[in-house]
Amino acid sequence: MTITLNKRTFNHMVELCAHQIDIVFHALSDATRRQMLSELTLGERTVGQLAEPYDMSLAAASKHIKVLEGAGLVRREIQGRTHLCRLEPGPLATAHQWLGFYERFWTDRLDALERLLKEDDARKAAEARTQAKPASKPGNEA
Amino acid sequence: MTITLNKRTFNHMVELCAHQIDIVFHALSDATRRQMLSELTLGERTVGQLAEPYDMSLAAASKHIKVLEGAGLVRREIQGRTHLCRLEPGPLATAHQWLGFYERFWTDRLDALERLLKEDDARKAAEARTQAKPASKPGNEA
DNA sequence: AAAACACTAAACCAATCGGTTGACAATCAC
DNA sequence: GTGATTGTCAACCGATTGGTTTAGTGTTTT
Repeated sequence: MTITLNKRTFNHMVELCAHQIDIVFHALSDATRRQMLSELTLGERTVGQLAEPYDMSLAAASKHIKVLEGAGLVRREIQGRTHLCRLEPGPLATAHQWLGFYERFWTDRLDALERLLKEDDARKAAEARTQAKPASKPGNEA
Repeated sequence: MTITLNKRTFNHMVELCAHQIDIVFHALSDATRRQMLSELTLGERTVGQLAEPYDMSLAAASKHIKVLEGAGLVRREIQGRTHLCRLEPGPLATAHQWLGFYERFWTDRLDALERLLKEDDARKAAEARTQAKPASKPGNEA
């Protein structure tokens, strides 16, 4: 079961040639572009609308959009003189899956943390008990 | 219990200012570095061990590792003259969560696809039926 | 003490990145 | 047609990236 999932993820890792994952992660590594994506979450936007919030030239914003398009994260539909952009979530799903491969590591880590905290609680409780009734049950210590 | 865990992760997302997400995604945007991470999945590795598979100078690989370290994805423990590296999955969890925000978009997309396929099947089944018994139920066509 | 080892630091290089400006192309509105 | 609007393209700029090489630091081995 989990083996199948891992294989699937592994295949994704291999099949989608690494270079395209490079491109997707690189597209996501810029805050402006991530904000644009989140704006596209709310619906289609023209290039001008996407560019408007930013203190940069339209040409610069247009380049950002082209990067997103190149990563397959955005599709553009030209309507007359305006270009309508929409979110294309496929590559995001791929990246999410890629990261999902590492999920067991952080969950393991959190599990370990939880275990430590529990042990710590138990130790402190035991300490409190020995403080209250000293030398009553000298078994589990150290 | 689980609420505590989520808050912790959520704090990560908020506390980690966008610039740090920039850094994490940038670190992930290079195939060499991603391979190094996957190698660290199998256990601790020295810098030399991590560098060995690649056709580049040790100094170049060392720089890659420093990028991973800067992103918080790797922690280094200096033992004598060797540096032991281990995977630090926290930032990966953050990135995974960040992408998870967009999950509904690709699942919606897949749902829509599934619906279309189902409709298509139904249409084809109907076609087959009208082929077998022509002019039997001339209701739902076009 | 000397030599080998594991690794970083620094200087350098070509390529890319994110931004600019100015010119251009296409469309809409009058 | 004229003029505004929407957007790209091309050239340029400084900063960063990924790589190199050479030198240097500290540790282990002998």
